[in-house]
Amino acid sequence: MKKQSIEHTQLLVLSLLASRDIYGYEMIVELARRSQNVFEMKEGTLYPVLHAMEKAGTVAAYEQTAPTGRTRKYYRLTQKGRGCLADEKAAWARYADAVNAVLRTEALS
Amino acid sequence: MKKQSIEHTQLLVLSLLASRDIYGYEMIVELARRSQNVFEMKEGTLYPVLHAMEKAGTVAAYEQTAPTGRTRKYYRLTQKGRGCLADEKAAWARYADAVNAVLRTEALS
DNA sequence: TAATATACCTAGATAATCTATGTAAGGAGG
DNA sequence: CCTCCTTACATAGATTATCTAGGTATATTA
Repeated sequence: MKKQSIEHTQLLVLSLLASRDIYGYEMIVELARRSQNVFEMKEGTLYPVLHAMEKAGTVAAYEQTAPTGRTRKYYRLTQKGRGCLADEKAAWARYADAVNAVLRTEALS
Repeated sequence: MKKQSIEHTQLLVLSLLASRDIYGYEMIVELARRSQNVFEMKEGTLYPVLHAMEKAGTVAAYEQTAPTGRTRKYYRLTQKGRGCLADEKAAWARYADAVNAVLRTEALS
């Protein structure tokens, strides 16, 4: 039973919400689509993270009834969330650059 | 007290060992240097990982006395380790591409 | 009417990393 | 000589993130 390891859940969620308001279940589908199925986020991962982010004030939730008649819980990015997204994007870039720097030097020497 | 989050410890270790045999403490110094201090791996993280990798057969250890007189435990990459490195590099590329794909679409729409 | 997809949720297990600590030897400075 | 800092190894226990595995409920399809 190997772990899937998404790791940057919050960054990904904030990034999705930068485009438009979406609901939890849709995030899972969207992440899979945009990543060509590299990300298969589990509900057990996402929902607790969303609740924590709402509590932290980076996202805000509101309910809305879909044309199908089902109720969905949409999330939108707050101002604080926008700042957080910028920070996390920078941190990701820093981290990815660092990994690549180590991988590159491997080729030499 | 925030966690530092290195996350790809094993990939980084294997990558360092692709250049030459080094010892644990040196890995920490090297990772910091090559990553410009983005990585500050803790001994409590590294040593257990090294022992697990040795047990898994991706690295092999041997002791050697340094010119200073101190004994160091060097690690070298095994054949299996080389395969593992290739796999993990591919997985990292896949993962990084997926994150970047999600971040990119954020800019549009 | 049974199965599948949608849509939310949580408790507990697992895994990765960190904190904190310990041992021990060498070098530098007072 | 004594103290402190650096080097170099190591482990136990805490913390955190993610997953597994369940649960509820409605709508659609076979």
